[in-house]
Amino acid sequence: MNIAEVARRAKVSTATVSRTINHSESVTPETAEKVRRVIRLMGYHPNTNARALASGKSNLLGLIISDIANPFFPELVKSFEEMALRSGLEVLVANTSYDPERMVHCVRRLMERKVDGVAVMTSEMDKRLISSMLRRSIPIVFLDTGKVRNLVSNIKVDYGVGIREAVDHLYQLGHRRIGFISGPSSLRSAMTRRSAFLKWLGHYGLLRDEQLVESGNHKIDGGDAAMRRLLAISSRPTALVASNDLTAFGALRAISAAGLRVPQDISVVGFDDIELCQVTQPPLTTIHLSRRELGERAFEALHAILRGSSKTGREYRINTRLIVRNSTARCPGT
Amino acid sequence: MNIAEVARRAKVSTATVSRTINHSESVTPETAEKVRRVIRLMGYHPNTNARALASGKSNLLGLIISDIANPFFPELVKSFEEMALRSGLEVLVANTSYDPERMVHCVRRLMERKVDGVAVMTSEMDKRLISSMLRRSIPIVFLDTGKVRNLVSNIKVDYGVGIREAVDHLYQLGHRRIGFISGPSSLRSAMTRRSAFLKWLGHYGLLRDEQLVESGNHKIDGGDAAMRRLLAISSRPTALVASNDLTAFGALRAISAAGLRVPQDISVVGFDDIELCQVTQPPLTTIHLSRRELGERAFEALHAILRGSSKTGREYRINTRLIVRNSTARCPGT
DNA sequence: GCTGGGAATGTAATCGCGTACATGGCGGAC
DNA sequence: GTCCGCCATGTACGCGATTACATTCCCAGC
Repeated sequence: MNIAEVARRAKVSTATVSRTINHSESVTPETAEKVRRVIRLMGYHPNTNARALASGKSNLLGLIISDIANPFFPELVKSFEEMALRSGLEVLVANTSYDPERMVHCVRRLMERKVDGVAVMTSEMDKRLISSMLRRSIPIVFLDTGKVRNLVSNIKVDYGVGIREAVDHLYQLGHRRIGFISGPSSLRSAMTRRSAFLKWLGHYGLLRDEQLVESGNHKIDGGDAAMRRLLAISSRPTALVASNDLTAFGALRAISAAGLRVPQDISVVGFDDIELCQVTQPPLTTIHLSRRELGERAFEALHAILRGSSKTGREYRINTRLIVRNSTARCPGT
Repeated sequence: MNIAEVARRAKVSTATVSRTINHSESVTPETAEKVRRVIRLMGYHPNTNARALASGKSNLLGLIISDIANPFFPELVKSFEEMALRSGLEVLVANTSYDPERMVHCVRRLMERKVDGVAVMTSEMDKRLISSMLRRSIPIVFLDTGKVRNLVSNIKVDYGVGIREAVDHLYQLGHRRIGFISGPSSLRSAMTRRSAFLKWLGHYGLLRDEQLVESGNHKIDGGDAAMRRLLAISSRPTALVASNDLTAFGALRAISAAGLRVPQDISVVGFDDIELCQVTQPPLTTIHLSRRELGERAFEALHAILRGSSKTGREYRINTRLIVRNSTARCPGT
């Protein structure tokens, strides 16, 4: 069941069928209708591989993420896919598992499938990989790690705003010893969050000699372990900002295990605002970063280059903001 | 950069190149090595679309799920992909968003891409869709909703065991009024859980006239709302089993909002054992259903039909079991 | 030395589509 | 009436691989 059979049954040429399918060039409304009727009748569907081969366009977008099991990503994937679907494009999701070697594999697979564009929602990517994609004129959008240029857009997340709001919020509540649990130092975005935190801490004159900064791994266990270390300090922090929500969840667990209560004894602020922040006991005050918006912008960025007139990328901005729930309260003893 | 150029540079025919790439038929070790050297040198990668077109096999598997943002799925997707990757296959994930119409679209897209097999990890699927896939000899594996036959395997989850353990556990703790919040009635698996629950309740002689069964939507808000309804009953349940963990999370929130404590006032048991069960306060006692195992079995099932000798499907079984954490305790007043 | 046969390799058809170019038909301008 | 030109449609090639079939080569067996 191929285009030739449709053509035969509709008594037209394959070219006409192809043209009515792709709404390209001019086909008389009557013949178009005739062809469409036959197509419906036969239940015909064009072979995607043949189309891709002949046209060089696959109608596929690549979406590279670190790990679908990390709750940060599913919603991003979902909104990206939703947008793509609406434009008749499909999405191939590739997990790197935080492994640069697998990233190479992912990119290779995507290129072999002739994707029309790639969204790289992980941390940095090898320069050679990037240029090998650009050589094939594949547009790319990065998350916070790309320089805008031809075919390359970048989404810049303004971590500063949210973190400033968080520090400010804690300061207003009387907290002066504010700890931080960062993500893995290999993650550029984690380091950005960390330095934004330190910057605003300095701005409020709260930088101290003692080390109230520990590092986790952006997972629950890492947050738990880091929090235990912070609790062991003689003058332990009265408030904590975590580099992501999972880390904060781990911290909550460690605090509870130490027999302390949130927020009466320690205030905790997370980062990302994944859905489960609303369910923890207490619900987590956190810095909201919209994954839906991220997915939408990422798609928009690619779509603009693919369908738009200009092949030059641009910079997109996404804000963060503090969402106050119940894991923060006045500093005890103030 | 195509196979012809490789052939030219290696001074062999395209057929030989293709054969060494696919390890098919006989190629002298020396020529194979020669070809491989040229391929490496050129950085050549075969065009997947052309391969799929020529061979009719795409090396793609379809994975149909309801909603990637539902925490039940990411881990399933991940393990399925991991297995596929190990066998050199790729995965196209399709979200139905619980919408039968979108399911039709998903299947159509997968068929257009000429997937080699499909795992349907959602609830029921239209019979016509199934047969249209089978007509194209696409093997399918279902989750709990398929009849084993030619090209069709099924994964049967034994909900009963886990639910029996849960009811037993609560019974031993002295609970006699045990409530249940079910999933949407449109979900076959939700109904299976519900009837398994009622069965074992009957077995322990705990079925009563009053209605202690409410229905949620397998999301947090539904669990919350359903729990509020249960709490409004004059002789409210002293323990609750929820149809999935998100529902249980919602219930936890409702209970806490009502000024009651878990597990002192009410015991709660979830279902699925998603990672965040370990983080809630208190950590949730739940019935474990391994998503990793689910993903692995689903892949195995397809792989067996694709690579195996027999095209006949078989039934795979997956067990559930109770994981006791801290959300269950002795019934108050016993 | 000739031949038959099997293994290695080559040739060319094929997969299903898109599309450049060819063709045909019709209407308007002269 | 003729011619030009445009629009709808058709013809045929190419995309980059797989693979059936053809060919070559070498060696064993007679």
